[in-house]
Amino acid sequence: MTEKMAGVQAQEVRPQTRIQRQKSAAILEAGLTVFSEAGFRGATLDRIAMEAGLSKPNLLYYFPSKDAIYEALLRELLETWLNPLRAIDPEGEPVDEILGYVRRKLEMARDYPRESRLFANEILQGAPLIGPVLEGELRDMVDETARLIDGWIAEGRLAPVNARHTVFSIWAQTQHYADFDVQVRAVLGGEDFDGAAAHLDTLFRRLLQP
Amino acid sequence: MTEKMAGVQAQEVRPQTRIQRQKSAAILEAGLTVFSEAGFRGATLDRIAMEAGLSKPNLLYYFPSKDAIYEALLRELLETWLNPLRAIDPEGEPVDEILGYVRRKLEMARDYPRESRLFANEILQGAPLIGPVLEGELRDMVDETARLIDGWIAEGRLAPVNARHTVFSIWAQTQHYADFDVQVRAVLGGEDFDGAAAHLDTLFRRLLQP
DNA sequence: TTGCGATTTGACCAATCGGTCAAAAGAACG
DNA sequence: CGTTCTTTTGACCGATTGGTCAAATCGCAA
Repeated sequence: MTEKMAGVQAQEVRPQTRIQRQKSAAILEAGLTVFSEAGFRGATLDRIAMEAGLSKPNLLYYFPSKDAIYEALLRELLETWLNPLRAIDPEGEPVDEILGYVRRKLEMARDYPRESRLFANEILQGAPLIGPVLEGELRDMVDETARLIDGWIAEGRLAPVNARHTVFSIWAQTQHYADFDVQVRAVLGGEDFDGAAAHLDTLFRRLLQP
Repeated sequence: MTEKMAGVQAQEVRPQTRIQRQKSAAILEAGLTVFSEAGFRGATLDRIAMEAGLSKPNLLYYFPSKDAIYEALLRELLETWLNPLRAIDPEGEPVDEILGYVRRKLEMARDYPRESRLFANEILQGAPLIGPVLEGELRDMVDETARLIDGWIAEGRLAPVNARHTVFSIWAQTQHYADFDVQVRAVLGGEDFDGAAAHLDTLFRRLLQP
């Protein structure tokens, strides 16, 4: 009766042992690496297990299935991924606020490329898992940001732009440096994020400065 | 001795029959759909065959392997994919030339989203196949374009920008509308490419107008 | 019609993959 | 030390997948 109590699934009943926390974290870390490199279909439990230093059955002791690992990763990712947008201060200086957002987004692409690629993979496959989140929470956040930007434009503190497409411009260009890293490096030959920061600063300043 | 002569592989010996041309084209068309939707690993020969209206062994009569289909698609894609960059006229009006390139690129993302996603998938996986092309032909083309842009800047006909990163900006934003289509639609709720064209025109005009 | 190469197919195979299970090996604690 | 729960593992399974092959069928020219 209690034999199914073990493992991570029982997190609400038993408060997780030290080993459970360590191994679960190692699996998620390995899963992030493998999923972001190979995509969901391309990733194998064997490789994730090896990367985490476990046997496959041992891995499945902590997560009930491959999908469960993927889901846990995406859920965790969405949390941190959408945060920078919330950090835009409606009371701040419009251009600075948006340029700050651009800079934070670019830093995330530089520091967390695996997360960016995991997200890109999920969207490319049609967002089978996080589709609802996009149409719900994400859409609401963009709507709110768009209202903020439109307000700033009405006050003459920003040049007139399409607010929603401006958000897309920020996402597209910052994530590009993580997702298309190979191409960027092939063309540039190594250094990339330094030049990118300056360039995006210029680009969005010229776009938004009233 | 001649039994291996049949099939598409013998294109240089025998000039391809009508049926070979038709079936090969159908397979590539189906392969483009499936590979762009599911990625290389996610695509199955069975699904490609079904989509092309063939049996799996029949499909393998025209292409020797899954990799061969994928390679043929990527090779064909690169041809048309890099063409718009060549169409920039060094004798034209700088801002118009670049805005024209942006418009063509966006039209390609709208009219050939499968190609865009196929390319995105390949790059995301680390460009295992077209890596050499990126470091060779693509890099050369970008170098040349950068020289052209830098020349225009020196003549005062363009505002000073980082030429290479400007090219990335164009790629990132135009392809974003194809690759992240699901996300764009989720946020916007349907219409997207019309607003995108106007927005990108504004963005790059403000960036480049001296 | 016949003959021959081109095309198609069903049956089959080996490898891989996600997942199961029972039993062994470790901790933790009295 | 022994007990009890947790953790780990090797062996195994069914499904899927890329690919093979021999035989059947088709299409076309002499």
